Amino acid sequence: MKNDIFSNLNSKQLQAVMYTGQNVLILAGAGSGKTRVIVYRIAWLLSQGININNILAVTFTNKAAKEMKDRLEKILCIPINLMWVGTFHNLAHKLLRIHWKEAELNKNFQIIDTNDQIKLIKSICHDYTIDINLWPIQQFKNFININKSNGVRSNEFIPTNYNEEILLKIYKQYEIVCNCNNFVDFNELLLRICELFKKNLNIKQLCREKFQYIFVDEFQDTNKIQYTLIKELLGDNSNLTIVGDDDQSIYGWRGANPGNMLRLSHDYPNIHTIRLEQNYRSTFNIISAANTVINNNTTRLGKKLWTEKDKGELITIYTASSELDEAQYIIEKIQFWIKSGKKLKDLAILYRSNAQSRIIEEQLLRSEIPYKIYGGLRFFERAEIKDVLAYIRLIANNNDDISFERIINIPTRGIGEVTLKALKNIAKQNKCSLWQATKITLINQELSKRILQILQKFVDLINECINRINILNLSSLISYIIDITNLREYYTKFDRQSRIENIDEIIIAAEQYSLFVQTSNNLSLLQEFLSHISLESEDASDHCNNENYVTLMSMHAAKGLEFSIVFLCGMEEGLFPHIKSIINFESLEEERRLFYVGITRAMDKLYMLYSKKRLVYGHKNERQPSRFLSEIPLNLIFNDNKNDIQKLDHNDMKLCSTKNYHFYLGQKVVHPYFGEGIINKFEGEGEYFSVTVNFRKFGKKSILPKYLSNK
DNA sequence: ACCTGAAATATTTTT
DNA sequence: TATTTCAGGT
Repeated sequence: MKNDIFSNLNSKQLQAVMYTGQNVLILAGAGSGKTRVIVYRIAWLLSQGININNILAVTFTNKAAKEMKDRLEKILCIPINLMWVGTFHNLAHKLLRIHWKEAELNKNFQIIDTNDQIKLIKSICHDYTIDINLWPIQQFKNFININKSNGVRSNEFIPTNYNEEILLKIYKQYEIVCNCNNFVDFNELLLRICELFKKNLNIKQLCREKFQYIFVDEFQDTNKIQYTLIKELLGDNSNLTIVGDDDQSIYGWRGANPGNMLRLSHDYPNIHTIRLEQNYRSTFNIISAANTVINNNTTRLGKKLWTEKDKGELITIYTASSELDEAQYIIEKIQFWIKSGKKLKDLAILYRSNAQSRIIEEQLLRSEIPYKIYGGLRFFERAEIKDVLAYIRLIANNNDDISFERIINIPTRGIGEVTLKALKNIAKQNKCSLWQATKITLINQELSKRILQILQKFVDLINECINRINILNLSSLISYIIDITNLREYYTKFDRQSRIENIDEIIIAAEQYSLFVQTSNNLSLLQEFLSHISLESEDASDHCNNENYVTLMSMHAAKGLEFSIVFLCGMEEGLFPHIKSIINFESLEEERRLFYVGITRAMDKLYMLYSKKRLVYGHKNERQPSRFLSEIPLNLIFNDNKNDIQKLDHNDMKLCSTKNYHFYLGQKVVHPYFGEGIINKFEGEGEYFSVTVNFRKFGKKSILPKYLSNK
């Protein structure tokens, strides 16, 4: 570490970095060097002789954690993989893996994701004959999650009406089922560890001694249980550094409470507050827009960004005629900026909801602009991936009923509803898992010969896999499972090539994972791999082998990042602010904060787009511009109307028809082997006629039209 | 038990 | 529109 690394900090930042008191709260506006302060403060502590093992840094997203690690590594020039940097869930998980016994968990507990959770609740509702039409599953899920994130167990909740009685009944049963099956959901990770700290003072003391210096980034996003967790970790001699920005609190819907920042000053009166208000990221115009907009919120701690930068460009607002026009305008501008010397990496396209990415993606593909989409349909949430994982989970933990149910008939082996019901009954009678129920059935010979044979084969298959856990390495084991189960053939039936590719990607993911992680034995590696997948759903759908690409992501996902040029699209009433957030004032203010986050991602140039018409559930809708747009002062805006009138859908799409085929440029087509793609070019004539297609997974290929079908 | 096509349904953000 | 569930036929 160089001695002069601190010389490029401003006085406020320096104050925060070198603060010597016990606790410090850094109120840091967007672009004021938040992460930078954390990273430098850690570096400074190390330079003061603090041991790296005594530092804990908590973030909210995996991306933020990775970013912090990278930056630390860069300025410290030492490997920091031993340091505790990670998300809250990550921290809780690591601790629970160490102290599983004391936390009253089974050694190989499984983390379940939201989809599993919903499935579980669904099956419980089914058992209690609850009418799903009257009681949407979502309601139960929210009830359970909100309570857990408030630290409230089912036996602590006191219902005040019939509605709550029903909700509670399911919550209670959900807890029982999770315990029986060895399941731990996301909130459970945090709740468990808090409870562990409360009842086991030894472990708490151990952790307090280890984590003497605690950093929490994005503190405005903490919920009650996370707040409690931090509080539990703080001993008399602990040092706490909190960084946050109440104006960027955008996770209220999952229980985040920006009030925690105020509460902190109340709970720790000696905490010193430092405000970072100088923005280094954006031009004056962008900062002005952001300040004016956020000023319309009533609940704020109060903070005003300023910058020394020039006015810069005006904010361009473009009124599109359709979502296609919107996408094409973006393409046009991207091409313009590339010609003017910008890199694709300087550009980001941000939206309110992930569904908006589809049409933009198609146009990017068509224009051969490399891009990377973050979020959305996560790799490990895809059905075929979950099928494979279910096999792995069942092998690691025979009593995993969710996985059992998922794959007992995948590939179809003749086990239907009736047999499954019979197995469930036996499991109920014997208070055991479906796997054990199957074995009991086989001993008692209770079902028809044919079914028994199928079940025997299934049990043998799983046992074969179990036997190989210690013989094969992780990726070979997974590959073995895929082979022995015939999953590849099964998915071929759905003529979706992408599914098979995805399956093969798990093998690669496992291979890479085992390179990085060392464990005592194969089973624990397997379990760690499964946990890793649940907690860090990295996007493997990387359509781009290029280092340089345009970034597409939701505004939520973009928090903490910055780009030279930013496109905010779909700035329409109902979409942003989202229709579900308009109803009440708190959620509307949260939408405005999200809008503020979106604006402040841009360093140099900001585009905002909305469309006068948009396809909503298959119907063309007239749209109104977002109310937030009108909150931006007019003198900061340039209205780009040049294409407004003459531009029509498909305006520049050349058609190409022969007597057998009918294609247009930009058309979405499917190839039996290469999967989905976009028509890029036509070549030749008559029998030599061919079509160049840019495939999502395989890039550009020249294809005979007879192999292409419409999506 | 499985397949098929029709009908219903749901559309936010993430660990 | 895209996905999931449902009902009825094989």
